[in-house]
Amino acid sequence: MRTSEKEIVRSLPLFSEMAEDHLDEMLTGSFLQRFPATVVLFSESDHTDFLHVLVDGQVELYASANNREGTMTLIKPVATFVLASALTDSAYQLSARTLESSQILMIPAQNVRTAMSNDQGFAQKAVRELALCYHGVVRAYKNIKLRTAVERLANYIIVQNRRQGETGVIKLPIEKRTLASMLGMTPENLSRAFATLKPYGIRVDGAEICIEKPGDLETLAKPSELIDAH
Amino acid sequence: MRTSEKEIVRSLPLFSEMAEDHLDEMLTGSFLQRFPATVVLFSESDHTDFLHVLVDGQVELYASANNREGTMTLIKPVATFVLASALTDSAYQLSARTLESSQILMIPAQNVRTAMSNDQGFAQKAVRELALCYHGVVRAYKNIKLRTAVERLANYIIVQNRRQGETGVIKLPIEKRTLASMLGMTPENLSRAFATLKPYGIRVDGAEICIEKPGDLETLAKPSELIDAH
DNA sequence: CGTTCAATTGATCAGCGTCAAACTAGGTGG
DNA sequence: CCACCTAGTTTGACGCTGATCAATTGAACG
Repeated sequence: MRTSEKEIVRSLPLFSEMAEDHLDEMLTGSFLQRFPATVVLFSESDHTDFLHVLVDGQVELYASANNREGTMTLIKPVATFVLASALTDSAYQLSARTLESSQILMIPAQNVRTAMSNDQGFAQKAVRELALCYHGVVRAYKNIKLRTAVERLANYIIVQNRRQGETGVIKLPIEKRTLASMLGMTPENLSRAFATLKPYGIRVDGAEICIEKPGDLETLAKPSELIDAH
Repeated sequence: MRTSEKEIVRSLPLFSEMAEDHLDEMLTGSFLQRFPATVVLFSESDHTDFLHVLVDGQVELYASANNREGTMTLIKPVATFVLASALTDSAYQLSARTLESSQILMIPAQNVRTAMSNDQGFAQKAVRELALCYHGVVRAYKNIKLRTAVERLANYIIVQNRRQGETGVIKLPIEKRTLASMLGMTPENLSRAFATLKPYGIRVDGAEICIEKPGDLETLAKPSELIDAH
């Protein structure tokens, strides 16, 4: 465990209030590892051995059942994932794979649970983190239950535009087939959804999306503070 | 705040480790109230003023967007709800209404947050509670994203059968239209889903469901430890 | 015994998935 | 530098799932 790795962890709100010695203790046995793209990190039914911290790259959390598969969420650096599973000492519940070459800090789940029961500041932050994660899934659940595929895409575009500086031109940060899976549709249907949005001023050129009539797009999308990420 | 109410709260794992004086403090300003059926307790965009404890009756958490509405989960006594919202001092995120006459203990959210920062035992239990809630929504999200309507119904029947003593006959604990909404379909489609399950040994008589070929049902449902509640 | 609302049934339609084929872009080797 | 390969994307045709609309049946309650 080198200093730089400790600094990465310390920069996260989740660990910001943890006592120095508890942090050191938790990080013993942790290791920073680089994975190539498309590597499966763990499967949903595996027992949770590590809390993961994505330091660099991109990770997809997905789930499988029957013969179907769906993206549940995407992790961008720097962020932790599978905290809830690490704390409850259960299965991961979701599978994970790298979408690109990624650097991941792996912290033994047992260490995290020990820190949790010993460190008051950490427990407080964990409560906050878990509450936010919970609301995140609730939003995703509402999104898929209350909106059509085209509406989900329209709202995705609006959120990306806000995140990328409200310029009216966005660059998709992921492949379209991954986006399709995250929005709960097939790649073919995503193509058609983009076509459906053409009359609403959406122009597509590869990974670049141009929003020519923001007002019309919003009218269709009906964005909601209680569904879409801020 | 009478003793009986305190005993109810104390019986919940979430509050089991809280120090006596912190518990008393938290319960000042709390009140037990009875609501008739079909009453809206709060709306998703409302600011969270109270942590709710359902003591008796049944409550539906639902969400609305555009002109659609969907049941997100059902609360059965004795259980808390909207803990995450109370702790983050944000909007409820979900709306709530009583499905039947219900008794609810309402604890000021500010008191809960105070207790959280003062009481180590409570913080530990809150972490656990939130992690379990999180996995609960993840399951629901996987359920709707990876299964068809008929599969969701089949798995619902299997879970209910297990909960009601594996007798092969279950009694639906809610109206069919509520069940339909929870399973993410229309009441009409639920009727047809039951009809689809007839060849798999499902007989319906009002709220009573008979499972005549458990094996066939399971083959269709493909139940998963990682989606269906235990 | 009539009112009311849930549940069912039928007909139709929209949304989305599946399958197949064509097209495109990025990378590789000749 | 170009031909070629591969994988992602797009387009078209078709079919299934589930929603909508309308009408009927059934059950609970005053």
